[in-house]
Amino acid sequence: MKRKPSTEATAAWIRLMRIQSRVLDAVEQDLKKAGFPPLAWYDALLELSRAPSGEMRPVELEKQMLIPQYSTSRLIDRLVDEGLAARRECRSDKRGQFVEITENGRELQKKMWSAYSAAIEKHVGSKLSDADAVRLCGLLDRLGCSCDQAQALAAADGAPAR
Amino acid sequence: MKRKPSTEATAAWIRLMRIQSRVLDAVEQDLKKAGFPPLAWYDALLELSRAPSGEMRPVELEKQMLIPQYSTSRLIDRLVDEGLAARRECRSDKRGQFVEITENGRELQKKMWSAYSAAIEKHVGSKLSDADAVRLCGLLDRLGCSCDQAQALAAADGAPAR
DNA sequence: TCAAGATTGATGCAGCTGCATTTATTGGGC
DNA sequence: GCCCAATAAATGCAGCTGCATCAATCTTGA
Repeated sequence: MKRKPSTEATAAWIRLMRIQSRVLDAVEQDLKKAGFPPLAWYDALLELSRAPSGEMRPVELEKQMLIPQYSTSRLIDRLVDEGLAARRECRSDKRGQFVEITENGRELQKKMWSAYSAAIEKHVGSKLSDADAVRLCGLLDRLGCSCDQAQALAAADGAPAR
Repeated sequence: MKRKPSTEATAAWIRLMRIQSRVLDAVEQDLKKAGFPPLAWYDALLELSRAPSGEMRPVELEKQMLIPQYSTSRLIDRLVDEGLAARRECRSDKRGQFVEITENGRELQKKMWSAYSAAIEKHVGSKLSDADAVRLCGLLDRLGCSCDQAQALAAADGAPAR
């Protein structure tokens, strides 16, 4: 009936789950200890800061970040509440709106990157040679098939786009 | 001041986050579609079913599953509510208690394993050769350093213990 | 023996997630 | 022009998480 996974596959699954959560936890903790908001905020601020004039439609943000619509909506709420972004109406489509990053938002993004990049180095970079990191990427990619432009994103300063 | 991670390390970080969440999502969705409760329930039931007489202290469960105390406490609540486990008092230590898996709990665990293992095979096993799975494990292990007995657990039928 | 500290487990509160639904607007076909 | 499906965004509700705290019990050491 049901095909069973090999013990190797099962072990890989377990590790993927465990290690990811440990590493994510470690990074989030570092950011939190430094007094920063959650990673999701960073990702959103980064996307916004990269957009042509620092603004984009919620729908786009949603696609970039790969999170559901309602999640985007509320994330924007929080950013706006904290003065990191602002909503602007969209004249061409009255259903829609634009979200624009504020100066505070840009500053926070930069500050967070400094802590964030340090955390990535500490919890990932320092434990893996570049060659091994590439190998790991290759293996992981086969599971998700296409992590799109992750490499390209990583190249730009200010990087993930988790 | 801050050391920056290589682009390779950053790419690995991004993939680790993205792929894990995709794969986890896919597996959880499969289980949900089959009408099963969340994976955490399975993990708890598996631990309980493996315990000597099908019972253990919440503290132990907590250590095995690597989740916080309050999380364990509430997970047990839910299992008890659904008749999958029962609380029993601990005579030797009146602060504590024992949690015992019920017959229903054992049954559910077995049924879930059939769907769960199929999902692992579908989303992990089928995409990676055993040799590659081993390589992936090796690389991941370097990040978390010691996923303890994952291999051993995977060997036993009924496996993860995410 | 008994007070101080450690351990076991529960719980109130806030925040985040997912799901389903709602509201407003747009665009296409007839 | 008008109706209907599709799209953009918000929101009410339930469940889960983390944090902090609480209550009960146990242990230890003076």
